[in-house]
Amino acid sequence: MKIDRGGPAAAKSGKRERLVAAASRVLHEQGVEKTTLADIARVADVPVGNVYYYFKTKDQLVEAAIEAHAQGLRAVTAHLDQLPSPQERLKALLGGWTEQRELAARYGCPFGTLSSELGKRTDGLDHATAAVMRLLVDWVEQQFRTMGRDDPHDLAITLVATYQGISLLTNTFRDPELMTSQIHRLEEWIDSLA
Amino acid sequence: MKIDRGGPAAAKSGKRERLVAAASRVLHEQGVEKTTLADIARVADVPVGNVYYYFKTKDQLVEAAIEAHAQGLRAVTAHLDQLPSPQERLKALLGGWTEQRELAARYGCPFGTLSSELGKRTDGLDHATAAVMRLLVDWVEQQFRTMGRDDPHDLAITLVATYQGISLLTNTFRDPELMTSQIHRLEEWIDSLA
DNA sequence: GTCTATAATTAGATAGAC
DNA sequence: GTCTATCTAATTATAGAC
Repeated sequence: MKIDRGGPAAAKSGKRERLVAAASRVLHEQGVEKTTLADIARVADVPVGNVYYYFKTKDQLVEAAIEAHAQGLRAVTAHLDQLPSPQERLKALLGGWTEQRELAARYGCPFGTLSSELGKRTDGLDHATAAVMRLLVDWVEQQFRTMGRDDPHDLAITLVATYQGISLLTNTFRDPELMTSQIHRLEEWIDSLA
Repeated sequence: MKIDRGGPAAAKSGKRERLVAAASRVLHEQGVEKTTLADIARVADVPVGNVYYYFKTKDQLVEAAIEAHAQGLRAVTAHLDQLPSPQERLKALLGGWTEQRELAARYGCPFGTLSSELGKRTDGLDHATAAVMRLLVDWVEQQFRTMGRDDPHDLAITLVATYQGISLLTNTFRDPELMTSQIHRLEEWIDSLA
């Protein structure tokens, strides 16, 4: 059964999907405000003015990119849930972040920088990013709860905040090894909690 | 002796200073790309087109705001250096961040969000923010070195990254108490290192 | 030396052609 | 249903008035 994503007559051409994928990438590389619809349309190989056939406003395209992040996150956690122990699940999550360290060094965390920029707003997109961040924190919290900790929420905030902060410094100093060494500290911290 | 800040004939009117102060505030509240020169000029109470008398480009005004952050940071650390022990100095730094939690909840860390946005660039402003972040990391590192730790750099990165990450989550979730509770964890961590 | 009117560009958005 | 030519508004920047 085909999912209707609200776009006019969900075409087979896949242009809507290309636009969302392009938006996700370009918004990460350039930031929301710096990015123009022309930038996204070029990467998606869609005529500029044509974008408005699929999205009524630029913000709706940004919102679709945020929802794509949510979907990607759900896919990742569903995959990690196959692992036998919460410690292994958390470490696998950290391992994925370490693998992305070169991207983080160049452009920061794909979702964190988006959240940083949209966090200044009060127009709904700020809530949309918060909802995705909540997905991540809730999943991590569940792992700590399964480990028998009585302060799973605090621990989850600590883990996610640490990753976000490391991403910022890794990007600011253009040094991917900061991610490697600090994630390593997080791994040892997880072991110390077990 | 008067400091010449490079502006044309450093006027007594104080407009340049007002522009830099307004830029620092508005860039924090709105972000760099979203902010127009008109926004800054309005807050500084300076005619819009007049801005170009003091700064050749928008980027030069942003750079002046970054330098203002550097000056502010130097003033803060000089003040903290009056305290007798490195532990007290670090905790006083954390205390200052806790006091700013409402501002962080609304707009994020004044310098971190700037760094996040400029970190995507490669035009010099990215290096300017990195230099200011380096000032902070170096000062923190010196405190851990004075405490006799053999891994002062890693510890400094951990502390600054944790604060930056907490700031992001505090802003994303609009919850100042996240700052309070996580800074408390950092204080206990500092005690555990002594 | 100080400031303002205005140019040049580019953005997001739409009416309407195919 | 799909797409393009074009509009309006807003932005950075400058030429030149005071």
